[in-house]
Amino acid sequence: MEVLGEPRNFIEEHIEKDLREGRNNQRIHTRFPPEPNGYLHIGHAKSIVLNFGIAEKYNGLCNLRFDDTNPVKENEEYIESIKRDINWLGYEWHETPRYAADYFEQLYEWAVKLVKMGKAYVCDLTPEQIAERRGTPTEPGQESPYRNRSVEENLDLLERMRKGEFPDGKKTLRAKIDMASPNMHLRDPMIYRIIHVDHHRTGDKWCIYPMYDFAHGQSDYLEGITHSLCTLEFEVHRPLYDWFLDQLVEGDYRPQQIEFARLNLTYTIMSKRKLQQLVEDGDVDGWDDPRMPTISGLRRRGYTPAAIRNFAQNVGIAKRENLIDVAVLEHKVREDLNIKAPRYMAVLDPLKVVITNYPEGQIEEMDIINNPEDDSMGSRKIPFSREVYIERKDFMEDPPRKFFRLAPGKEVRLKSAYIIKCEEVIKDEEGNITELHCTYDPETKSGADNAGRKVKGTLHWVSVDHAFKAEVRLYDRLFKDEDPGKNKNNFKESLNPESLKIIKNCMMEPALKDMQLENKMQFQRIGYFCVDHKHSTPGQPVFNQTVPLRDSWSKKSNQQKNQK
RNA sequence: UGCCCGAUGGUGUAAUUGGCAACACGUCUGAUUCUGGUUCAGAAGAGUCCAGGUUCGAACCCUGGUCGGGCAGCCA
Repeated sequence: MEVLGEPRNFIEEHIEKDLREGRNNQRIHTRFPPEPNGYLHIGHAKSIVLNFGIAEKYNGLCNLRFDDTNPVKENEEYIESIKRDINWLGYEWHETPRYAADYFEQLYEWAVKLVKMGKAYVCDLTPEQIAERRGTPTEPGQESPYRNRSVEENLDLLERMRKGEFPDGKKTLRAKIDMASPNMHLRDPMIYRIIHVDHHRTGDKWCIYPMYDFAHGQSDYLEGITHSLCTLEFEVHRPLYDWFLDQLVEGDYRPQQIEFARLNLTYTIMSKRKLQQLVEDGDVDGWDDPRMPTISGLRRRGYTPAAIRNFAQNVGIAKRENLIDVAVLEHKVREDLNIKAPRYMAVLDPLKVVITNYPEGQIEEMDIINNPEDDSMGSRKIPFSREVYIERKDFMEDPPRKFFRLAPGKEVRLKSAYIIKCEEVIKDEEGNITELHCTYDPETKSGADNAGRKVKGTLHWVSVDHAFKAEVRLYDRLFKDEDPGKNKNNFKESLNPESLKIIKNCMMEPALKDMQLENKMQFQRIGYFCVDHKHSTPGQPVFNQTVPLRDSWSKKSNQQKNQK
């Protein structure tokens, strides 16, 4: 997947330097360490592509490790979804998935070791007291009165913590570092806390659980990780990451933490907590709602793994905060789908056209190319008859300049069929256009050489007698604000009420009836779509719009409007 | 009034490590087109946060500012 070449970013440069210097015996071993407390999103995809991509590029390995040190938030459903999403993206982790929980025993032993070294102690302070004594970023903290308990007492207390003799929150194990450190994370950070909650892997075996800082670096160490890549907010944790390992392990091998900026995308949010809130409050149709920035949402929306991978590579890796235009993501799906997606005819807002000089009852099977970008995809037949539907907005009674579509007295080509001319506009009593009467030129059949006749516009259509009705869902951005995450408290205020548009009576060409779940296709002149795997039923597909085609006409006509 | 990061077209990322700022998206022209898609050709748009300094030469090195982000969960 990855092309070996020049380093693409500062992390690869760092790695190549390590390789040159022979660090860690020139092994490269990364890991992707999600906490199973939610579904993966496009930001995780950036990390996945980075970690697995580096392993591939440098002939290394990449582990999947669930960072499951907090049983109150984590569960099996998330684990399954995470594994599914990574595989779907096209990656396979080294050996079996790892779990921080697999290391609980070792971690505990290390905690004991720290106690014996006099570098950890059991603290009886309440959460409030600990917070009070932690100080602030500008003021040093105060030492805990329990800081100088004897090794023996600490050992005894720690063991009793493990045995479950104390209720939640009553005691903690803390590292003895420096309450006056300018780095808050070095002010006697917590190592273990008491949580009497069953763990999805270890059941009721434990009632004390290690904190992230005590678990992550050591887990990296145990797995032989060489480069532990994480996001910027962990930068200040790095001294602690290194401190634990320096106390606990011997030898030259050390994993090293390197931080990069997380991905931000316009008009969406990347916070798992907030995404979960949308799911729980019913603002969306689950974690895989096609408007969600989750991997499963994008998948249901019709995005391809390749598009997401290419996107992740395209945005690059750096340390500065960023906000990527969602147009980049959209460009990447179009790029991929343009090559892969067969084209079909679908009319979203039908207007009937009667071709008055076409023989009644006659049906022609027209040849239509499946994908002009790929000859190997061949062609198929599509029925043509006297009555067809066209898109309502492809007709205007009083068209502006440069309207290349149908209008009274004007001609257009029906894609893969004939050139027709609009002769008459039929309206109901209220003046609504109900149908168009046109004539066709039999000499202009598609494929046949037709005396060089050219018309400016080509429309998609579908035969009235052969069409079937289907539901199509159009999606717009989930939020109205470019950066809804900025609105700290009420991010929901900027939810876009028009992010989902369900269109019931779209007219589809017959071949579309056989589409399978997740099949992707282009609706000619409209956009890329896929078959929704949640709401489709056999013989009655529901189509999700992945992304519309670029549309320079609507852009131009909007500009004209604005100029008036 | 602490510590740690960061700052390059509208957005994002580069710049062979000190040699006259490049690529992608977006925008705008034009050509081609039986998709106003695709493709092709081209254009506009930054002088690199600011001020000093070192140097023949600085986006890159030094000094001092400014601005932005992170850090005070028994979350990760």
